[in-house]
Amino acid sequence: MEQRVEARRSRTRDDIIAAAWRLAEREGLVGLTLRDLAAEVGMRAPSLYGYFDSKAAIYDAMFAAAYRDLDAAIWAPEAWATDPGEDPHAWLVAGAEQWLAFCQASVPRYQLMFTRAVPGWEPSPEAYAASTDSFTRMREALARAGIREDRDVDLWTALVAGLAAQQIANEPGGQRWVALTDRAVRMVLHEINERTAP
Amino acid sequence: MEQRVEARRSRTRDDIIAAAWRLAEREGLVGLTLRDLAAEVGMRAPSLYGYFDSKAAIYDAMFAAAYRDLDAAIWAPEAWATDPGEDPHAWLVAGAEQWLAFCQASVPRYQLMFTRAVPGWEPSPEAYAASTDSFTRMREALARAGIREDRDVDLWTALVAGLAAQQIANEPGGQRWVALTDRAVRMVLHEINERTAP
DNA sequence: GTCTATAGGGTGATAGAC
DNA sequence: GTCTATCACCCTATAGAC
Repeated sequence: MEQRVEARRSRTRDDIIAAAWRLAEREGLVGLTLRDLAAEVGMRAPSLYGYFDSKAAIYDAMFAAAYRDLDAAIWAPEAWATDPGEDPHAWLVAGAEQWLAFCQASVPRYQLMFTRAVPGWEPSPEAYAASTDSFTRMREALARAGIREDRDVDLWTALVAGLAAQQIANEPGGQRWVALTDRAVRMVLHEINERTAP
Repeated sequence: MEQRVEARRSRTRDDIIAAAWRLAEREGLVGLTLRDLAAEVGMRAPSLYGYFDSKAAIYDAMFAAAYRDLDAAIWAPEAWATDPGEDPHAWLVAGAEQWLAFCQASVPRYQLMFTRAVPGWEPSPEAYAASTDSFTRMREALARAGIREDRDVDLWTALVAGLAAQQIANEPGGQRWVALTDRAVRMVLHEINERTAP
């Protein structure tokens, strides 16, 4: 019996987080209010406290859900038919494009995951662990493509994060910076190989 | 007589904007409130409306002041003794480091200038013009160092913006990404020259 | 579990006296 | 020009009835 209750409760929590993301898409990440959120799921604001301790806990759950979505989008099996060691360039371009598309698909989500856009909130240690896990998986994949050293990884993340930041800040929804992905990958791989080889 | 009045008014406006930046540094960019701001300059909130039409107008003035400060910091004559065409690498490294130092010196300022961190606000056309002017000056300098084509400039801005974004988001105040500047410049110049030369 | 009512704050902006 | 007083909202969170 208790399992059924817990399962139902968990489903309601998921509904609330899904509704929170719908609202954030419409009203902006910081435009999210508990009244609006409750209305979106057919409740009144105080009822949300039966599912989450605070608004910060809701942002935490949104954050964790976003990283689960990222992992699902990035590691979709059909995208990774190729072997990273065989053609690192093609493999890295595909990965970067997938990551950039994920960022562009939702600006509020990008803001919550990768910038400090919510005043007074930062992920709790538990929520932060979800992002660390995701990053670890990415590092392993980069290593298979030849990007292994800390400094090389930092250079890679700076470049891809820069493409996303410029694209979103200056031409949201466009392709001006995203279109540079192929060239950026070639550039980074050349730099890393030149430094490693001789 | 009217000139004196206007000059005094202009000085008070400058005082208010300077106070706004002090407050933003302490309370965060979106933590800025008109009550606090008025108190910081020894007024009550309604008196601010004698100098600015709205809170958005205050953000506009802060934005424009920040770009004036950027220009002053970047084009300080002592930093540009060298000729950009003679040693583009050294010249670009110096410029990027100066820009990164400016970003790191104030996170709220970085947020206002380069991200969309203030919900519901974006620079007015007049304020935006200040950023366009600054960008034009930067483009001219980049051209002298060999970065001329739109796509080359975009690649450059993405890389430097990415270093700043990663540094500020993941290790504010540190040097982990900033330390990659020299390498990043070498990498970009190689890519651009290879594409232009053969 | 969900509700109403409300505590206890906050906000930008305006009216009108001095 | 600056003030007090206030409008007209907004918010998160809790108490306690049902």
